[in-house]
Amino acid sequence: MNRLLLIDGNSILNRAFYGLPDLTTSDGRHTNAVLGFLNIILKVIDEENATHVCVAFDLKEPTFRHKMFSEYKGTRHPMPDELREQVPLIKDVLKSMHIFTISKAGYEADDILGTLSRMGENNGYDVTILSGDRDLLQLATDKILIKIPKTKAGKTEIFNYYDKDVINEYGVTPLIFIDMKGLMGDSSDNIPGVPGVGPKSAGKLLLDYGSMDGIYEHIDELKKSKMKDNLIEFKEQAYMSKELATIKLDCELDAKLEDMLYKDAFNEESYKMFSELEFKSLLTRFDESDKKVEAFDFKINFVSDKKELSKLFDNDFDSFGFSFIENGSELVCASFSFDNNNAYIIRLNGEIDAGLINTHIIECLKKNKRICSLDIKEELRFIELNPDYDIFDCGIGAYLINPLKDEYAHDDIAKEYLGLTLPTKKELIGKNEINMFTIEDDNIARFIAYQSLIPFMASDIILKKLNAMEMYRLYKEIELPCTFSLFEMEKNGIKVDGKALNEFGIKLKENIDILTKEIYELAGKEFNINSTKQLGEVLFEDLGLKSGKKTKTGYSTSVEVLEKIKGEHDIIPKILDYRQLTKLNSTYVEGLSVYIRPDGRIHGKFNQTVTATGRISSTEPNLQNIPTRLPLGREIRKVFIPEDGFVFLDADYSQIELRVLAHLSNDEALISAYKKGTDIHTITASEVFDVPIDKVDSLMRRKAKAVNFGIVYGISSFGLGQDLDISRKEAEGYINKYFDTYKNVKKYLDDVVKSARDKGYSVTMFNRKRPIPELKSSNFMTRSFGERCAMNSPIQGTAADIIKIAMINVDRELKNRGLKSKLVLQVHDELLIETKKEELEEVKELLKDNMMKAANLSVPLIVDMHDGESWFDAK
DNA sequence: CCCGTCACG
DNA sequence: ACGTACGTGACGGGG
Repeated sequence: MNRLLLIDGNSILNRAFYGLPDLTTSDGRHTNAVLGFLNIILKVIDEENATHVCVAFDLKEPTFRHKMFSEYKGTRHPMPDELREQVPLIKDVLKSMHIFTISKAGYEADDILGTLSRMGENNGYDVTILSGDRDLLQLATDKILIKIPKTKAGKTEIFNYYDKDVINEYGVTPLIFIDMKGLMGDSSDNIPGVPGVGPKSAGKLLLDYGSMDGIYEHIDELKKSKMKDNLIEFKEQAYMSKELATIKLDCELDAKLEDMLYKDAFNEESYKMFSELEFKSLLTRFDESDKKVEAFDFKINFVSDKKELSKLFDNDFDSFGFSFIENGSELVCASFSFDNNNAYIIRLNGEIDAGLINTHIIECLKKNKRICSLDIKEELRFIELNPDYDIFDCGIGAYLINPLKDEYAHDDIAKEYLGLTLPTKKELIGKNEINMFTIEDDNIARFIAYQSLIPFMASDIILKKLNAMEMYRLYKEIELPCTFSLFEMEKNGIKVDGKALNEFGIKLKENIDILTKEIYELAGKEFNINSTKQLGEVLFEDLGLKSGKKTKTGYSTSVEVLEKIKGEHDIIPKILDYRQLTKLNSTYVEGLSVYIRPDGRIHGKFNQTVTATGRISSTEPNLQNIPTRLPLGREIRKVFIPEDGFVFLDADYSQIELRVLAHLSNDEALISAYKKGTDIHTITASEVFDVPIDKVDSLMRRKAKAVNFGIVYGISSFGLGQDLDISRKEAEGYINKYFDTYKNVKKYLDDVVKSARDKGYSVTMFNRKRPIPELKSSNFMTRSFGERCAMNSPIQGTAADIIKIAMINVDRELKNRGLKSKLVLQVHDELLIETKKEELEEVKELLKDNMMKAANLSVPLIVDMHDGESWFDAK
């Protein structure tokens, strides 16, 4: 059975473009519409099990409709450049997939589809038409299926229409659609209708008289009205519009259905295409045989005795690739590469252990050879190194060059810096296990080999680029030592009082139970309070409360919305309490307890290659978002405790970002404000509201504080207005007053945006860069986002650089002095040290000192410091 | 797997 | 008209 799928190319491409967020290849080509297009059509091809596929495109040339009616538009809104450049691209992609495409001068894609649909039907094919345009519904019959994708809340759902479905939804047959459009017109195509006839009256007329012809046959029966007069006066126009709206079924096409055979879409050519466009998700659809692109040859050598191992290091080399391979936390083998043609997999057995491997490595490093790894922090678990050796971490190097990537695994690095498309870890390993017995399996051995071969091959290229971008110093002096400090914190972990955590959980659960019952009582029924959908229905339908308009998939039930109707119903404050308690219980009690290891400590991960700005991120669990703002949540910090004989010492920077701004902008007013040491928000309030310092009240200060935050975020009057719940106009007034006071801040922000636009990236004080492709977007929203990034990134990024420096120096100092105190946490502007009681005074001094002089700014860097018997007490 | 919500700086 | 503050991560719900 032949099943023909006809696709409205331009309309699907449009849908995909507007439905998906911006996406670019590393070299800046926009690809979101193409990827979205492919995802939609592949889904439908699978769904329909299509045997034949054809994509029709419009041409720029005028069509018969333009000849009929000179003002006919037919094309949608002017195409943004980001979309325009994707039109030829999708055609190339489809060609590589051997998918038939067609255009015909004088006709629109619709007409081609209409004609082909009849051709298919006449030849006994099942026909399906895929389009984003509802005008196509007129083609639906009991045999011809129209599929319309709808992107709702970022997800694409596809709706199916046979003629009966059209009737179900619209109450009229597909053909009447055309009459409808004739009567109503269509502003997007510039098709004129009958004045005064909208969807309501058109629907009614057609219901009464069946068709446009029917209406005019019975035109005399209509009650005298302006509409009747218009119908008569614009009769000719109505018929013309109907004709314009009618999709042709008889275009002269020389296409043959056989040419549309869907076959071999996933081939070597399309594999190459998808690789170049970085469509990773699609690459999984290919067979191994298609992937022979740019394969590079190398030999995998297994080493299992000491002599052989030793011999590897006899050769002459400057650098080597290396990786330990583990399973869980168990070491399985090691991978070495010394040239592009060989990888060595070292078995760990009675003869060779980690110690022996480490001896060889250290010996190399002492001879000034460079070790290249994809992720040095992982290697540190099995070998003790220090940042003075020549260590190159390709992941971090690639992150510094472009911090916006999701991953820096072997395949990502190979693609970006070696132009090689390699199978991913998932593709090679899948659900298999790496152990002593499987390391010789083809794919597993390949994976292991890549872990040293790729860093070996890529490190020179990455280093060269790092140097060209003037970031080697940043790498060597900040990032590399930072890795060691992060590793330290991961290894140290933080002690947690599991019993106290559990008891806190029990207390929470008791209160949650009480609240649950009270909420059910007030709602008059039981429902899942955690479900925003159900909660929305209860609040805004059952109880008839005023819904805050914010929605995408339903009613918003966020704090903002609930706070506004707090007084309207007793259930609201209970829900707010319930939310607070369940959050604490699920994320912080249940969530944290599973991470407590047998040593009584939580060893979270600190990630160095995640954020766009240079900050560290924390996962498994996230130890950087432990509650502090609300008193109840803050209680959680009581379970984070130091080891016996130790205390916690916590230090955080006071307003580091605003101080960085003062320095970077060199604004005299802001600098002198900080030099005077008076409260910055009060000073700002005094200036913005034109009152003496001692007349600033708490509301003014709160507003000024919000303005200061806003400046750091890349101010917008909308955002500030939102935050303070004031009008945009009023917010704008504050901003203007702010810039009046701090003139150089204004100039600085303008300058960084301009510079980022010229260079394509923003820069921190220590030369960390962040690409901002959004600045070139033609979309207002996207571009504005880029501008805010350009303002915020240097500030947030410089602050991140500074605390990294502080952390490195503190860590180094603790070690140099042989102290027992150790770093346990970094929370963006805060360091937490588990301090040996006898060392407290000494550590206090070195901590504060190193934090204050981490950077030499034109304003002082103030550090607040506390010690205590728990994290709660040390804040 | 995505969304809404909410925790942090 | 558009419809947002910057940077993160984890959880529960729901398709």
